[in-house]
Amino acid sequence: MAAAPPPAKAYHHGDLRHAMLDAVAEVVREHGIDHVSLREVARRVGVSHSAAIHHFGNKAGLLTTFAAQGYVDMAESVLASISEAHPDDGPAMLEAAGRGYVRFALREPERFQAMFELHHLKPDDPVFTAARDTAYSLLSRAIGRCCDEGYIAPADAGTVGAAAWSLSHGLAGLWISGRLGARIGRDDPEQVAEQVTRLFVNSVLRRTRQARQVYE
Amino acid sequence: MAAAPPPAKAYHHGDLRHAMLDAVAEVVREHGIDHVSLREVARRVGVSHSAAIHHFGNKAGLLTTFAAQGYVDMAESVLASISEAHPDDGPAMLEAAGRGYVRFALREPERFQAMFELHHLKPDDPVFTAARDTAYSLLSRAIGRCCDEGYIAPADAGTVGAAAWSLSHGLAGLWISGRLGARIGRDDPEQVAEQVTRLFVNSVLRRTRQARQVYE
DNA sequence: TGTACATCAGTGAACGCGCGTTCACTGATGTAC
DNA sequence: TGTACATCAGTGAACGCGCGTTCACTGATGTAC
Repeated sequence: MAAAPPPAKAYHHGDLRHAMLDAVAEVVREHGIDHVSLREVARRVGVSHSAAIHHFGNKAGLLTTFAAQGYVDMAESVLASISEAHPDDGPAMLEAAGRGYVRFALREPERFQAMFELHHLKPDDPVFTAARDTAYSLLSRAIGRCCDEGYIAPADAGTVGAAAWSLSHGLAGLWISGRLGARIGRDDPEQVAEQVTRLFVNSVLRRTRQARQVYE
Repeated sequence: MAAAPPPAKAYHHGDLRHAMLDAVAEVVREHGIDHVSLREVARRVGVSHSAAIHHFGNKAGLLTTFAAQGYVDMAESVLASISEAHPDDGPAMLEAAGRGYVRFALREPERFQAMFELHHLKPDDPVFTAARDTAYSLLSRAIGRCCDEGYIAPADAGTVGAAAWSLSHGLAGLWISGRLGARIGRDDPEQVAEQVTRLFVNSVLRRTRQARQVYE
């Protein structure tokens, strides 16, 4: 049942659904989301375009499924990054989450962008929203732990969370669009991400802790 | 010569170029950049689509001009924001720049996104790159001043600059995509931007200054 | 003041293209008896 | 072990659409003399 090539020229492909999603990723990687079409995807898999409609209903269905898969993968990347770090330290978790987020975005830049372009998606698709929620919950958990450990005053949790997410999201987006690397003369995005993330976590969390100690 | 409606049904429009760029903005605002077409733009201005080609060469020319104008407007917004704040204080400049950046993005969200989608642009168009450079120079100047005033150790300038830009860019992008507001239960993006920006500037700059004082 | 001419602004028909969706269909598979 | 039948997977032709680009064109404007 793996996404292996089909057994010769069987009428039934075996796992056309997965094969098509892989083809979407391929098109997106090569030419951007705008060039994804039911016909192009079917062509790559070697199947009639009606087959794509049979599996996904219509184009929006195909893209929504693709985006949902992206969130699952993103959550995986973030989780892996957190696991590698010390998992019992709030700030370390937050830092690791940021690294995992950016790492995912850099690994599959076009997919990352596609996930945030709602034009062509069905935004209420339950699989899609569930995948999104899972990814977000990881950030929440890290922020929550920082609060528990006294690094963030509860009143600041929203602001810090928004800032942390924005920082990683913006870094990823800018790097992908080619803007940032050229400007700052760097070509090692992972390390830039690490430096930026550490700067943020060290500065913001430490300071907030000081503030909290002062106020209590 | 203003972008006013043409004098009745004259054969010569008067300022077709500007009228078309306005129409692009309109389409982008209503339906996203993907729906911009030479024909749709011409239709809105009430002119044949060949006229658009006459003025911009081809579709990429039209979109590139549109994006360049976006950078000019963005620089204006950032500059205005800086002027309102105390212009002689590095951290205040940086904070104001962030606010201006986000404010522009929120005022014209679709245009903002279009500016960072290179698919359909001519990336080496001189007007385009010049407009981009101007916008970027404002961030550089703010960072430079912070260095001069001792808020940022020169070695950290790159990291802090990348972080500041990422923060504003990410906040804008997330808010536009509708992700952030719903998550943190806010609907006042300007104030969120202000809080996030202030948190960043206060935390990062103050801390770096301390570090610098320790090391010197 | 008039005339000739170059230049600029905009027209409209034609082209070929790839697209999403629909529809009636056929081939393969599994299950009930 | 065989047969009937429902269901699932995929086909292929047809549709109407909007698109970007090309081309030869006409109408308006300005400038030189």
